Amino acid sequence: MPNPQSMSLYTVFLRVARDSSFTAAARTLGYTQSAVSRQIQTLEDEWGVPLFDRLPRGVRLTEAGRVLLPHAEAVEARLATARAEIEALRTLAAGRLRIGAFATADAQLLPSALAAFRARHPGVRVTRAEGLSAGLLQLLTAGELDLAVVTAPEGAPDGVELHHLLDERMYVALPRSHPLAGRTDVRLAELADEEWIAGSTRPEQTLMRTAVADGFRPRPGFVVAEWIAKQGFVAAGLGVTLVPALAACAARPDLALVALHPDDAPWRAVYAATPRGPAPTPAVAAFLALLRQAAGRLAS
Amino acid sequence: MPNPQSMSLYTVFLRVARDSSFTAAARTLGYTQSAVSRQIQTLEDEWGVPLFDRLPRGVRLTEAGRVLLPHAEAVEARLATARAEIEALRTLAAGRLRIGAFATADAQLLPSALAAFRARHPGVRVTRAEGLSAGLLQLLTAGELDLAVVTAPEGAPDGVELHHLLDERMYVALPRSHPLAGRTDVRLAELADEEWIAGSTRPEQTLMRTAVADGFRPRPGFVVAEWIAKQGFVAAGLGVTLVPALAACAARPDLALVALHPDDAPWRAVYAATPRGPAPTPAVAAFLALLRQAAGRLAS
DNA sequence: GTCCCGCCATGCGACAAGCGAATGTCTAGC
DNA sequence: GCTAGACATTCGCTTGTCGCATGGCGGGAC
Repeated sequence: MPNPQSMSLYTVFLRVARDSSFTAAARTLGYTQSAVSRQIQTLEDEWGVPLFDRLPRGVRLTEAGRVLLPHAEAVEARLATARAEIEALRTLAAGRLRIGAFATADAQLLPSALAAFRARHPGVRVTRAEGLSAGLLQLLTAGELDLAVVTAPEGAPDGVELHHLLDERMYVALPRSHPLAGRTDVRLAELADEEWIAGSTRPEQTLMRTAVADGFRPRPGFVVAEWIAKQGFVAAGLGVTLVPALAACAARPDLALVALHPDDAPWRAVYAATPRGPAPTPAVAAFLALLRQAAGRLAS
Repeated sequence: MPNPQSMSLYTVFLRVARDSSFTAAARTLGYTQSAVSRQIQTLEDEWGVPLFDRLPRGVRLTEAGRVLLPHAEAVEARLATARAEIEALRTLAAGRLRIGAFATADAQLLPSALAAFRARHPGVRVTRAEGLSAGLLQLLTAGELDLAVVTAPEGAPDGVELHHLLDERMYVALPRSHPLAGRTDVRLAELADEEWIAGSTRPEQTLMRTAVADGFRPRPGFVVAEWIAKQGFVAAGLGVTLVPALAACAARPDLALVALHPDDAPWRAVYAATPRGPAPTPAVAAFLALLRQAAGRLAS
């Protein structure tokens, strides 16, 4: 049963040209002879010239038909190519996937999923973007990303679909020598005297957001954006800082990570965001599944 | 008003892709928005994937759509090329014309028409075949000729259409010194004592055919096929021969041509033969018209 | 916050196109 | 002359396509 898409007038034309017969072409195409006769007639009406000479035994291309023939073949070939390429897209043998993630998701969650994805679908070109959640969502709605890993997007979840990946708890990074370094968890109040190393001068844009909203006023210390620098400052005893669970595995060994009590900084939700639409791309669906898997492994 | 032929699904697809809008595409194509919407849906069903993302302000190509786009453009371009070539065929800016003619038609009738044809339609490639009427008709029915100039085809006018061009009378070629050289016409009986130079040993295949059928028995002389040789023999006084009117203009000046009485050799009909079919090629039609013109000039 | 507007999807009825089955027409070959 | 094969045509039905109308959805203006 041939693909209905390929049953265009030109397919019929080519079949007839090759068979030099309406009847034979009809048989191989699964049509009746009358259908083929009229399809060719339709084609001839469209082109304004007869394409076949009707002979007592079959048909023969006219000169116009002979001129049309290579073009029809080219059209068929081109459509076949397109069909193969789109099929490749569907089966993830080719294509494009543009993902974005906030920084700490790049520590383990995203690379893990990405490695699995590239291993299974080496034909898909993957491009990456880094950024804060708000910016990534903007790129997503602008159609410049296919999927973004974001955190608690209170801002504007308009036109995007959120898929919950995991909830991560917060840790405090301390020097190994700190008195609290051996604790299983800690309250913010116990750290009121520490200098806090923040990623930004505005606490609303840092991990301290929820704590600040609850009334906690950290002693401001250095402002350090880079993760490696932050760790260095803490290790040197210049202050303490918050570390999300996703980044915990990337902490240098001379730091102690102590879990923060959930009442002080509740677990942070991490989502994969996709454009709102009836059908996510196969590539997006596959990557999302792998993200879920990776998130499951991290949560356990 | 666009050519209906070009209004395929792919044309609509391309227009929508360029306009990024169903509504705008519908306006320029002369459709309603709903028609475009469903045409795209049909295309998406055929390809099995969505081709456009529906946005609040228009649409945007999906990845599959972006893959399809260049192929659709190529298909359109190819069909446009085909359209141009077939149009060239119709307007005789290009094409092919295969003609054939019996020998004496090549003396003036056919070259005259051919010269006019090539002057008017230099883009048409013309090929020529020589032969006897019967063979030419065979080539014609075999589809290897488009037009043949033939004489009284009693044989088998099957599958060919005959267009009467002219009726030519017969002449007798005599040496200038011959007693009958000054006459305006002559009867065969007056030439009973002459040696007859024939083109073949079989009188049925020569110009003497009708005379032989009427009971005339010429004194057999040399058998000479080539026209230039025949003339030489007659000029040397070795005999007389029949000359059709079409070849009269090509007779060497030292010969005398005397018209044969119509009762002895009735005027010979010359036809243009074309394959029986509802529509002769434009090239054939044009050449036939020029043949008629040339025949008219010769008859007068 | 509410309204309005632009854009796409869809239900509906009318019309045309496309199909299969049967029949007609033409030709070649015996 | 008759038969067989091939294309054209007619008929009735199914299917598709269009325009018109309506509905849903989101963004921008007031």
